[in-house]
Amino acid sequence: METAVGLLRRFGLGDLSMRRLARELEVQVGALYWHVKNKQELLVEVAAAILGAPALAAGPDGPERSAGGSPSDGSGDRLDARGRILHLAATLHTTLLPVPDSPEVVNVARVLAPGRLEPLTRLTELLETAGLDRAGAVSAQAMIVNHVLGSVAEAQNRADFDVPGSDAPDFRWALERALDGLLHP
Amino acid sequence: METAVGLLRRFGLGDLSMRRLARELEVQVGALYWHVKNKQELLVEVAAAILGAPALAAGPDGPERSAGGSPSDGSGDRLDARGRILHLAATLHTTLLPVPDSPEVVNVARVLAPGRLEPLTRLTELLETAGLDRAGAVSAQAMIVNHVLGSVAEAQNRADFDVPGSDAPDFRWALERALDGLLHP
DNA sequence: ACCTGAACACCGTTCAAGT
DNA sequence: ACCTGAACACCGTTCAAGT
Repeated sequence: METAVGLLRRFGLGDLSMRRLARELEVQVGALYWHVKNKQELLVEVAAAILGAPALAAGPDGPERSAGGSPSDGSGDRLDARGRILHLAATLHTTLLPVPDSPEVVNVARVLAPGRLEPLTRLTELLETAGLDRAGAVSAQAMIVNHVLGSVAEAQNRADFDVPGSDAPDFRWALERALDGLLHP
Repeated sequence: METAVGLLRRFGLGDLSMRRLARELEVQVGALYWHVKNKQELLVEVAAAILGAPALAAGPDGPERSAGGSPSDGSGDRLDARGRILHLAATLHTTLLPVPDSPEVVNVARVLAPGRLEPLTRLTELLETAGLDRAGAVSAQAMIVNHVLGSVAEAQNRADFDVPGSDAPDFRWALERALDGLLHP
């Protein structure tokens, strides 16, 4: 896993092949298939490892109580949840940004093993504590995660060969505006 | 292009290889590289073809005037634009849904040749006529397109091997709520 | 202008056989 | 329990050479 994650971090998904990984480990390709059913399973593990970053660890148990002076409008409970949602989404963004092709990898894991990605399930829970019912939370979570992954992919591709022009979408602005609508009062 | 699109439609991206395409055309692989610089360029063309579907064609020139009885709130201008945005996003969704792996293909094109995907640039324009400034429209467009592509990918994967359970995200609900926030009054 | 033949450097997966 | 060797069936891309 260390070697696999390192390969992804340094060279991207194109160089995270079973054969390359085996070479790096000084082992025959076939050996990998004793530890892992197939490549997809490896990628699920890699995604879980990336989303296991300390910055994404769950906070202290129970609903966190912040004492900062928060802006106006709405109940304190609501705003608190909104702030934590915003923070989680932003942390996801900055965690994935430096890992090439991380959106593809996370997407594989999201499909094959949702539930293995704790921060994403936590996001759904936060949306529920913000007042959404189960169905709403699931729908909003999907939209937010799509936004995070899509924005990271866009930024990474832009860095590869696009104009570094200033007409890049504003991740945070769109996220905040969408949250306004999703957490309707 | 017909053969390539057909291959994608019938078997998905895994079977849309240069070699498979050449075999289907009863031609040597190398021949393809006279018509196309590389596979990515082929995929851009394929994406443009898919988004060229009649259902996604631009309406009659100039801002369309519908006479239907629209709900309350806001100015008529605003609501009209919102309706057209909603309709375009929904049409994108239903157009891509039956084409396996279309989100991946469109994403490649979105990165390598934005502007070749007319319906997506039109979406940005609609967001501007809905009252957003250029930067806001670009950011909102990215979020909406991410939502459409992500939702289609999710639905396609779900169909492949997931529980057909009812806990699927609600594409339309999330889109409408996010639009509420994005087109803030 | 358009295509063939053939090569180069890769893939993921399987599986008998070894230790 | 864990790995090797070797095979199978694929990839994308390039390029001299043909017509």
